[in-house]
Amino acid sequence: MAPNPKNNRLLARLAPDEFDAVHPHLEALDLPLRFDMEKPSRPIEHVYFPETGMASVVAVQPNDTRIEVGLIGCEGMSGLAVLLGNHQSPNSTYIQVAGRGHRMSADALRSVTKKNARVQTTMLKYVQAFLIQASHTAICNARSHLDQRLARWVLMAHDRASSNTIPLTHEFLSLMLGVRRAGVTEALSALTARGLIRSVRGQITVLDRAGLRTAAGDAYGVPEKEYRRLLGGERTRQRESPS
Amino acid sequence: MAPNPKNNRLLARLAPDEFDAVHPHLEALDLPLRFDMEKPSRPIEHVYFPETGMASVVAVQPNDTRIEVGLIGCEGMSGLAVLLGNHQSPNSTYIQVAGRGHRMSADALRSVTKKNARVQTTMLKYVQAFLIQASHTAICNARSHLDQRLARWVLMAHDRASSNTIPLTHEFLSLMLGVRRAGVTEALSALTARGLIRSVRGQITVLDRAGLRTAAGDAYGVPEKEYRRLLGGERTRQRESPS
DNA sequence: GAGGTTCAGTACGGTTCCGTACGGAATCAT
DNA sequence: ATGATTCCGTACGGAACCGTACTGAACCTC
Repeated sequence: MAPNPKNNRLLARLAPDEFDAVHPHLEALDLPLRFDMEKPSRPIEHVYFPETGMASVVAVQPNDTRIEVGLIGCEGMSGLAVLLGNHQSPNSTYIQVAGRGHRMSADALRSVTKKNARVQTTMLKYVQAFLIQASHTAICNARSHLDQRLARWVLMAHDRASSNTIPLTHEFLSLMLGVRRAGVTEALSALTARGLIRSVRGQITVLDRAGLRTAAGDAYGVPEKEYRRLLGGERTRQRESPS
Repeated sequence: MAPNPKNNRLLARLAPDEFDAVHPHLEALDLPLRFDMEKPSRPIEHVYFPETGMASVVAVQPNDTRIEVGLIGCEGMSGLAVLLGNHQSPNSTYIQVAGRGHRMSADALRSVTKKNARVQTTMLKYVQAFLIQASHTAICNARSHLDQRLARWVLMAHDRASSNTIPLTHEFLSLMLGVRRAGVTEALSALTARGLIRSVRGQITVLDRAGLRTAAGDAYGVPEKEYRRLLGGERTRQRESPS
């Protein structure tokens, strides 16, 4: 499949004239693993619109403790701080699952949103969706058990993935969730035992999405519903069988 | 002290002409305990600018599990969803410490920000600050122990309080932090034993703020620093963002 | 295909916090 | 005052998860 900005759902949602205002500034590029979209408290040079793959937004404490607060894939964009009139953020944003996408310089985004309020409106709605995502990360971290949080994360990744199999190590997941690597292994084994996923070295395959939703319970769903309400009726992809 | 919108730091930060655009729409009012500023997934009728007291922004799961993701006092405002082009949010916002403030209808805010981009710019910076606050709530919930989280919360409340004594029950705190009420009692006792606070029925008094900061460790500080960077200091018009 | 490296499974004692619950103190309503 | 209510201190067994660490399996490099 050739690169196409409209594979990003946020860009696809722009009206034709809005898209035309944005399009000239877009540059297609690969998004390799661990690529830094934003470094904490450094000027943001570009904002990114993934087509495939996904990026984590990670909160960082001074002592270098880290945790994921949000996940960005083809449904969103990085660089929210730019939309909010700033040049940087204390959060870190980088690629967790390699893919492809488009980028745009922060300056270009500023000038486009300044001239075209509707572009800004659409993107600010995504900010709202992202804020809810972060809010529910907070509630899950406080109140959900590891297996629920893990099920939530797999579902969120699955929503943004192009296949049922997602390349991920337990180590990565443990950093995202802020738990022990060994804890992830145990929780994944439990999900595997229930037939919901298959897990081999460096890869997780979703076998039973409905079962995962049950496993996640109320940890999953609210941000996703809010995204649909704000940015369109596309249903979350559902695939019948594993690859 | 008479009601004065400029006791709200966000309003105080507006330039004279911006303030004049906002001022006619402001209505002074008391903010009693448990007053609902926003009900989850209901139209937002007003946005609120506290002068004293504070409000919690609370994420809610379908099963009614709740947790605080942000705290709003004289430094901020409620109704961020309106700024982001929406009419509602799945989060709940209500008064935790009674006080006073001003409000403005959501429609008036929409029309003012539409006409006056600089008002919007200032308020969007607060959105950024709030997003960082929510992000760090997420990281604390995952990685900090109860006493650190509690120390953080007391510091955040102290930042927004008009006195060293804050009216709060352990029950309220346990809901905010998503832990047992008894756990709050124990953690507060520990802070008391260290001489950092005094705690009597329904009230917490800060005795040693520096000690609290030490107790909170890296759980406290990043959002506050970001707020200062974005909106802090004196009301000198420093030019920021876009060209 | 030998050797190094990354990754996953497992184990075990230790800590934090939960669920629950009891009782007493402070406050409120009548 | 008196009783009802709210709030706080404390207790105890148990669950979830941590820190640490050892081992083998999968993969990569040359």
